[in-house]
Amino acid sequence: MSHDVYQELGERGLIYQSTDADGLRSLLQKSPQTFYIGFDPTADSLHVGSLIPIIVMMHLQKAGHRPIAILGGGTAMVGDPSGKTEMRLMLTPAKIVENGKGIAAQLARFLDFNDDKCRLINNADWLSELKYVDFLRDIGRHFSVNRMLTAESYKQRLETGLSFIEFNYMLLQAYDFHVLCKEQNCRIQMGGQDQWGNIVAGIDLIRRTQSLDAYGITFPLLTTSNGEKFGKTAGGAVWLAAERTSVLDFYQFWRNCEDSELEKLLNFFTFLPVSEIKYLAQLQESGINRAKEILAYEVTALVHGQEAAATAYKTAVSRFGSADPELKIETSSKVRDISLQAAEENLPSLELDQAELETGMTLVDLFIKTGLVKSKGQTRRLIEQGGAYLNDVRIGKDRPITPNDFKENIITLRAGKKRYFQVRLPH
RNA sequence: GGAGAGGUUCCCGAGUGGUCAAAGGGAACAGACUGUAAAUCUGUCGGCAGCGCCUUCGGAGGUUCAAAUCCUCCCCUCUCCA
Repeated sequence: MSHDVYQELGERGLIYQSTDADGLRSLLQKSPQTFYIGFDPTADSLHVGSLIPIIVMMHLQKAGHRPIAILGGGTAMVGDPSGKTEMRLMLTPAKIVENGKGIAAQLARFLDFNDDKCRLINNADWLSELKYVDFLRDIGRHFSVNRMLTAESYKQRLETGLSFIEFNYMLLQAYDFHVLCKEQNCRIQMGGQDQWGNIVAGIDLIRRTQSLDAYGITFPLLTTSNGEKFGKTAGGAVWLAAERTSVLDFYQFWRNCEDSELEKLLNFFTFLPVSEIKYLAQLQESGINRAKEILAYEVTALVHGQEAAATAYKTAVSRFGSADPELKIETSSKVRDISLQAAEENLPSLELDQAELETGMTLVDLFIKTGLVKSKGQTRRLIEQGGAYLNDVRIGKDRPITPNDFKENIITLRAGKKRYFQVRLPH
């Protein structure tokens, strides 16, 4: 294996911690390895927070390794206390299965599942059949409570309270690793920074039960510059499913990233060469905005496909202008090939039927219908504060919608500077 | 099981009979400034046909002209003891 993936992941800043770095590196160089990452089936779609694990899987799969995605169907019923200050809600088994399906479909867009090159496994397969006494005897005896209590994830929770069910989470995750090692010859586990304790516990367990060396890598935690959770915007989390977060909103999320985050985000979320990213990240003024366009295009293309990304890009450029109209900035990104000549608009939209219009719908009603705002009060506030626009004209006060408001059967609504929505009439 | 503390609007957190839709901070939203950034400043921030009504302070009852605030029961969390 010629390509040194470990090195590349490191250069991109994707490795926060790793066990036996040298050993792991040479292992990945020597032969194809099977590795796994767990995904929580807490929602039926993944959001941008899960993108890092996915991208790491992609990097490794490209390098010839075999990813296993573990759906935490069994562990989701227990609840991982890591990184949380409160006990989380438990999900019903049915809901977990349903969520798992949605996640599986999404993963298939990023990873090649053909010829067993990647697998998706639900840990409920083995966890739900565990016998308590057997488990305690075979697995539980390898864990020292004293040691567990020193784990950061538990330490925190000891302040506020930790239930026994959550306390067991570490054992279950360690057991996952143990099973995968045994049955799939999987020697490497990866996960978020907060998973370190759980991963290390698995490595220890494997050493004790199978006398094998296993390895772990954690990814850095993504936060905004003020330390908040990454991937939240006005509408809540930024999802990978287009039904939950429109492609344009998704694009805009990246386009509006903070300057200070740009280099990190390019490294994490795009496959552009590290050297190119260095160049892009040091650009100033409009250059930095071009770099953000590239970031937004690349990530959107990765998640929603090139065509949808190109459309989002064109829509954004037609609304806000291009940061580099003359294409002075060099990039290997395909965004360079997109012609802006035929810039078309493709805003999130919905169709309104004639009958509805005739019921005497007002602007406020329409804004709510688009989901741009949540309540009438909020809409009124928006209007009062001058943030509401109809066909790019600021609205002074609420009034009924008339057929004249439609231009070629289309009304363009806008909330604030950046959030657009189109309402169409059927023809 | 015993003793104590506590559960407040998205989060943290004040409020202990009317002046409470509920201080303050954070987040969020809008505006100004900018580069569709950050920082800063200003405004908003339960719902509604807008100074009036409705819903909200763990849950259910009760006292009172009036309750987040008092009483009863219940649920949950934490701390200490057993």
